[in-house]
Parts: sequence; structure tokens; C-alpha cells
Amino acid sequence: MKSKLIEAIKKTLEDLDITYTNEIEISEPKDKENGQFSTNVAMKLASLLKENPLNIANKITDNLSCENISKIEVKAPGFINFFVDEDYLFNMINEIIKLGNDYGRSDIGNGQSYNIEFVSANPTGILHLGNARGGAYGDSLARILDFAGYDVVKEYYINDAGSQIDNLGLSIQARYFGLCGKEEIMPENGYHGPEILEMAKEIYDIHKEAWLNEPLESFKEVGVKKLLSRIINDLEEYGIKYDVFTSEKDIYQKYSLKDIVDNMQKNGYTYEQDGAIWFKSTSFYDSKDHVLIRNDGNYTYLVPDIANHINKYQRGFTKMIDVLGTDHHGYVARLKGALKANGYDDSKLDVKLLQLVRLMNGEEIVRMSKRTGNTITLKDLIDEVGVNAARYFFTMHSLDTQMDFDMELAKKNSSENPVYYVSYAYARICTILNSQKDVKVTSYDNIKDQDTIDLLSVVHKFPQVVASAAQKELPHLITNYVYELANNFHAYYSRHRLITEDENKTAENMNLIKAVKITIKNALNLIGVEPPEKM
RNA sequence: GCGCCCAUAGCUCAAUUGGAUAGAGCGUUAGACUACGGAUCUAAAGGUUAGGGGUUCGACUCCCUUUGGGCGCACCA
Repeated sequence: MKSKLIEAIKKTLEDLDITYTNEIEISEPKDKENGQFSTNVAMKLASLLKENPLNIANKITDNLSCENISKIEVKAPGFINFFVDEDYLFNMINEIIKLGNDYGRSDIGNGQSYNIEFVSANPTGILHLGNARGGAYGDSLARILDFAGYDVVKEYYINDAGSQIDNLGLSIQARYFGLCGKEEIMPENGYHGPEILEMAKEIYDIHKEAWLNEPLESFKEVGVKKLLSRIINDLEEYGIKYDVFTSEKDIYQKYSLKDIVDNMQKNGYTYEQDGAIWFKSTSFYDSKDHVLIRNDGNYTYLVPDIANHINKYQRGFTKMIDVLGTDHHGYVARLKGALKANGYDDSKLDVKLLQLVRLMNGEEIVRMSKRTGNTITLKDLIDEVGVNAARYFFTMHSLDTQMDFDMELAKKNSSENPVYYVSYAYARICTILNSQKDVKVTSYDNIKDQDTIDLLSVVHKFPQVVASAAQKELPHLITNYVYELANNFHAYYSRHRLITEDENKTAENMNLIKAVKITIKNALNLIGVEPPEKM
């Protein structure tokens, strides 16, 4: 619908000999008084043509025609508003029922491909609330992009090498020594979470004291393997499945990290100082240079991650997204600069920074630290509030709000949580539909009133909402939308009796709410929420 | 000290390449069921968009500045 409008406007502008090179914007007015679609093109043209926007709008409108639009209106200061034809709206009902799970799907992606790397938590602990937020964002975005016709690869980068993993191994080993009655020497930056002790116990149960002389490598291996499988399990329970897992350890084997550093050197972006090789990242966006190869000969985290990203470039994605916590924002300039230094177009990589989640218990701020093991994990969250509420809640807000997650409130499972409001609408529809026979309807003459048109307008804009959520990379637009739809349905329900004496009218109503049901379900699916048929 | 991010109703948040009267929920107040699920609905009150300046047809949105918060500033990842 939207693209047809744009085509029609373009054609009209051509007919009028008006050149307008910018993209024509079609928006959906907040106020239904202003129609279902609107464009500001006349106002944009006003400054170019030095003419009154209202005159331009009128000129365009007089020459504009578009199918399935019943009324085109010009409103001050120069908006052109479009009202969708009623018959078209009612015909949508059958169309939506026919499409079912595919209603809202589009091909605006047009072959473009996305790589989305998200969560990517180190296997040194269990997923926490920040990961829960990043996970909800990344996965929902992937679902939305896929629905909008993009090719999407969901990727997890496993940091299974480096000194943090050494710390992990040492921490488990220390706990194990403790269990054997030996002295327990925790490394300075050791991990103190309960899962570390659990793993040490498992090792002790199997091997007893036989691992006292076991090399550190074995402890590392057990730790990474166990924690990674826990992470993957938790994510699956949370509704997230990855397409690709990339291991840092593998990268060390598969790629020549030396070649990367050499290449950067060749391009003039490195220097040696204090026995280390430095990256001149200040040549790009950074305020400080960074070490690539330490004076002990080991690579820093950055180098294998450059390889990781170069690999993505070579796989040919149109766009790459990394979802990181805001505490890593200092890293962005370094990574982007390094990619540029290797000759890659860093604008293809977009790093989404999510503001950290502040955990509240009522009025009280709960301090968390992975190191001391004082955390609320993703698993805890799922167990307490359920996957639906957790995912809905995180996807409600845009990434750049420093959101509070109030555990006390989340535990309430009350109507204060909007996911119940939406679920209730869905369950209500299911119950009503189950009580009635399935009847095919070809015309909707008995329910053609303004209320129904308003409800249908909301249903009708779903594909537009998906498209705009995809293009803007903003999953919360879907969440806001599904709430609006549920709200419209509840209001409609309270004003209209759906099961009536009149069989035809009842059948029409049933098809109407079936379309609403499909829309709610498809929308919720995009954010990983499965609405219940009964509550 | 330097850098990035944030500040919208009492509270939690929308408003996203600058658009129409800044919107929802919770809370507060007043109402609505002998019928399909009241986990609902209908209203009301609640705002100098942190303060100040600027840019223009138009600013919550962009620029400058002040204040207040968060996070970074490792040869950790």
C-alpha cells in the first residue's frame, strides 16, 4: 500500500514537472482524523520551490489518484492525508485469514543480508540481565528482518581463549583443590559464582583426587564446555537459536593473526613501543592507541575479533550488527578503526549499545557483580516471570533507555505487566472463536460501522509497522503496536456484542476477530512471545 | 581531567532520517456487568520535554552551553 502511494506521488510529481530527489516519506498519522497515511512532501518542496506548501499540496492532490484510496485531503500546514477505502479494508479480513502466519510478511529486504552478533557472553559465568536485554533485542530484530524479507544470520562469538578463560580454569582448579582438602588459591580476578563450585564438585565426584596434577588446560576445557552449554540451553529456553557459533579459539587456528597485524603495519597503522606492537587507532576515531601484540608475544582480544569481523565481510553481508553493553562502548572506535585500517568499509558495521539494566527490588537498587557471584541470572528471571513476560518487557523499551527492572513488580504477575493485557485479548478471542462454527463470509455489510473501520485500520497497518521496525532496526515498535491493537480490540469488544441472534452478523464478527487474532499472534511471534489460548 | 550515553506526567516508558493538539500503562479521582472471559471498558486530573541560548515554515528530536545521572579511559575481555 505504502509503496503504491509513493509510486503514485512520484508519477504525479513527474507529470507536474517537479523534481524532488529525496525519498518520499509516507507516515501513519497518530490521529485517525488525519487518515491512515500521510505525506509531508509538499512541505519539503516548499523551501525548494519557494512556494506556499498548501498550494503545492493542492496541486499535487488535484493530479493524484491511487487505487484503494477513497479520499485524499490537504491539511495545514501542508500535509496530504490519505484515507483507505472501506471496502478495501473489509476485504482485508479474508485476505488476512488466507495469509495466516504469513500476514505481515514482506519482501522489502529484497535480498539484502544481515549478520547480527548478540549476547556473545564469555563462557566464564551464567547469563545475566544485560544479556537478557541484548538477547531479546538481537533475536527480535532477527525475526523482524527475516519477516520483512531480509536474509539474516544470528551469530554468537565465543570468547573461549585468552586470560579470562585462564582465570576461569584457575578458579575451578582452586575450588577443586579446596574440595580435596588442599589450600584454595583463588586468582586475583577469579570467578566466585556458585556455578564454579558446582563444576569443581562435578570434577571431584568423577575423578576424586586424581586431578590434583591435571594441567590447567583440562579445567579450562571443562569450564568452557559446561558453561557454554548452560548458556546455550538458557538461550534456547528464552526462545533464541543461533545459526552460527564462532569460536575465538578456532580463529587462532584458522586465521593468521600475524597477517592481519602485518597488513595493518603495511598500511602504516602500527608501531612498536615497550616491546609491544601498538595500533595507531587515534588515526581514526579513538582518543588513545591500543596494543595488538603484548610484550609477552600474545595477541590482545582485539586481533582475533578483527579476524572474526573480516570473516563476516568476506561472507558478504550487506550489513553487520553487533549488540554490546554500553560498558563496552570504548571498544567500538577501536574495532571500527581496525577494520578501516585493514581496508574494510566500517560503515557496514553498526554497533548497537544497550544501556545497562538496573535491577530494582521495589525501591531498592540491587547491586550486581559477576565476579562476586551476586547476580540475578537469565535463568532466574525466566523461572520467576516466564519467557513471555521477560521478552515482552525487554522489547518494550528502546535500547537507549537506562531501564529499571523491578523484580518485585515482575514477580507479581499482575495486570500491571502489559504482556497480560495483550495475552488476555488473545485468549479472549480464542475462547469466543472456539464457541462458534467456522463460517466463510464474503461480505461484511452487517458490521460496516466506524468502530469496525477503526479497528481494521489498526489491523491493516501491521505490515507497515513490520517494515518500519525492520528498516529502523527497532523491535519495540512491534511491541508498542501489539499493545495498541489489543487496546483497540478490548475497547471494540466492550462496545459490540460479537455473538448475536443474527447468524450472518455473528459470522462476520468471527472473521473479523480471527483477523485480529492472526495479527496479534504474528506480531507477538516477532518478539518471541507465544500467547496462550487460555489463561 | 578527557570521551561516549542519558534526562519527557507522581512512577515506568512511547513519540527514530525535524512534522499536525508530546502519547500509553501504573498510581489518583469519578463511573460501567441479570449477555460472548471485569485479567475488561468509559472518563477526569496530571507537562515550561532538566535550565538557558541558537538553527527554520515547523524542535522532545539538530547545534552551543549549564546542571544532574550512567558508563568508559588496561600489554582484561
